[in-house]
Amino acid sequence: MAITIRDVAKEAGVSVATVSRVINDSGYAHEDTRKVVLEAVNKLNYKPNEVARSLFKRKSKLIGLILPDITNPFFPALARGVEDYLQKEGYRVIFGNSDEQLEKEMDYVDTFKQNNVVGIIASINETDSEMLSELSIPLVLLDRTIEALPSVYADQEQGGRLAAEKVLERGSKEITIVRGPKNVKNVYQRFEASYEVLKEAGVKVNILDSNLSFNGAKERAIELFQKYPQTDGVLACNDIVGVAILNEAQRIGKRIPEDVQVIGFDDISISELVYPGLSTIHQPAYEMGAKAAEILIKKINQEKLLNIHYKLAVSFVERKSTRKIGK
Amino acid sequence: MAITIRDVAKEAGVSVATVSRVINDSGYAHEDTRKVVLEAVNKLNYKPNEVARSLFKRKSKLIGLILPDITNPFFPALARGVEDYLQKEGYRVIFGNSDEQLEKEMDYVDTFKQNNVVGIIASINETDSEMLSELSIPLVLLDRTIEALPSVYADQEQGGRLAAEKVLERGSKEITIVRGPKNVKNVYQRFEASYEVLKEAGVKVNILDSNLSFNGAKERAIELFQKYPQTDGVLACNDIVGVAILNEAQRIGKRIPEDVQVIGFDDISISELVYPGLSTIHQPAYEMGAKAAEILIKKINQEKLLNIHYKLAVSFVERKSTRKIGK
DNA sequence: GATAAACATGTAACGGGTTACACAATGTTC
DNA sequence: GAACATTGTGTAACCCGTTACATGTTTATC
Repeated sequence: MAITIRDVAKEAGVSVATVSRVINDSGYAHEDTRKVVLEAVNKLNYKPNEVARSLFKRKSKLIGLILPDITNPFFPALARGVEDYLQKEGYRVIFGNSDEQLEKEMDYVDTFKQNNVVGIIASINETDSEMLSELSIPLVLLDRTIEALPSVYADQEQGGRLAAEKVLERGSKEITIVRGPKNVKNVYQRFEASYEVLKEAGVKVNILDSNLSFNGAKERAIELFQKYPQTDGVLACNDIVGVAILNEAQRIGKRIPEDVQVIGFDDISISELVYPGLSTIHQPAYEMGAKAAEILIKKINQEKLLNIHYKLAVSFVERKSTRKIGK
Repeated sequence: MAITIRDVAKEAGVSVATVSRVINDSGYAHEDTRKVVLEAVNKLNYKPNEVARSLFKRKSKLIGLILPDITNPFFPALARGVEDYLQKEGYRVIFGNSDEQLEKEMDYVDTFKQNNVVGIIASINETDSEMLSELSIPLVLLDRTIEALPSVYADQEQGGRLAAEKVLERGSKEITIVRGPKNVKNVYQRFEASYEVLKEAGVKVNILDSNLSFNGAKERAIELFQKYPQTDGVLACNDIVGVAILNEAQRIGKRIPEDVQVIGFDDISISELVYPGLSTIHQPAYEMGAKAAEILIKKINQEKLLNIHYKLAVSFVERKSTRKIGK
């Protein structure tokens, strides 16, 4: 059916070995022969079967990517960073959503391996990582980190601290932290860092638990102002719940930022567009994805890495949900 | 390195053919033999090499997915719908962003084929589809449609009409339509349908061009109210620009929905959470993705399809950016 | 108990590339 | 021009499954 290397060989009047050498630029090939072969390749529009290649070489041009949930706006940016970089390098990505579930993660890893992927990029939790440490193929952690594996992530502590410092500086006196799930370690770190700074400042702080998705964000926001009506500053575990809080606060007649300031986390694209613009902690998601892809490729190519862990800086993005400083 | 079928055969004391028959449940195998083989499989934790399978059978368990830009919040929902369905069916997805560029689309299609994918799901434009019609593997169009190929999409005309009717019903007199790029046909259809309804109603209508991404949405929103300050109703090409308009309107002191009503398109998750809640045309994105996956699998399994084209209904989601009817 | 049908299992070819190795032709060196 | 290195090309084995086919063993049938 499809054109094979044998068809090309016949067309060019040479052996398959010669064709292979020409298209891979390996070994010797006479200039004239090369030309004839290339012509045959073009004429037949020959594209080598990657599966056959992969079988023999025991490595493909495929890379596995596991993210918790592509539907959560933070992850597409990561994914795009990964994909753009890999695409440029000639790799393709097999993608799976894990919902933070160990079982799904492992299932993907298994099938990735069965498909001869040469590397894996994954956002998985610390507790789930044991079986991965002894994986036979390179893996880099994205948006998460553990000692044993290379990783690319953003500085959660700095982010948590930054958020706390900024509300404080801008005069909030009773601050509610909306804390993400404990099993998502990086999110929990944000909380801890914020909490510490706030406690140290001696300000009143409330804690509310929430998850990270759209689901239930609205309810959490409602609960927040019912439970802690005196709240004049909110540190949200991510921008989704930040936006939900912005909404609820305005709905019940609170002025933003005069009555209550809100700081999100992530800096997803929409945060700039909502009203009022959501001040937030920027995580360089696209760059993180691209960086993870870059170091994965380096590992695949056996290049020595200076660092195993890449902790990228976060920054405070000041928009309209926080007061101007000094006011 | 990895365990092969030969290792299992040796461990079980049978031939590779027998092992293959057992694990694939094809042909005969004695109950006792079956048990011994299965034990060996478990003991060695054998996972068949999908690449070798794929090479021989000329079909893999891989499916290609091409979307314009995963970073645009409408697409992750589609992707998730696709992925969830395929994952359940034992398929994995190779994913690529095309940015609506024919060249990238074709490049992905080529490499997908090189990897023996058994089917492709793609959001590609009409003009780009010619070479796809004569593809040797099943392809289903998602969020787009052309006569020649199976497709799953939402009723754009209905959506466009609905949006127009709803602003009209709610009393807007000068309506600005923010129109998406002409080359994205479905988005253009929304515009046309809205435009027709509005014209027929004899209301004043302005047209503003925009793209569909976060990029420049803010600037378009500013431009809108500068160019057409009398606007008291906006039909946005999607929710992103809808949200941007909400923001700008409030920023310059217009009341929503009293002074200006805004209707988006897509119903991305965040639209429920912004303030005020964005009224919009709901596209069943997740279901579209899942449906596309479903019919692709049917085509792969050579099942007869009753329909080639699946046009899913859209609906108006009333939130806070439009007036209560009768007011 | 002979004969056919059903069952059980192994051998080897195959899919489409890559590459070790053998062999031939050419080029280089003294 | 002999000896050796370099270049050019083909043959066949290999990657790891699947399956056609051959062969042998049971079971069923009359």
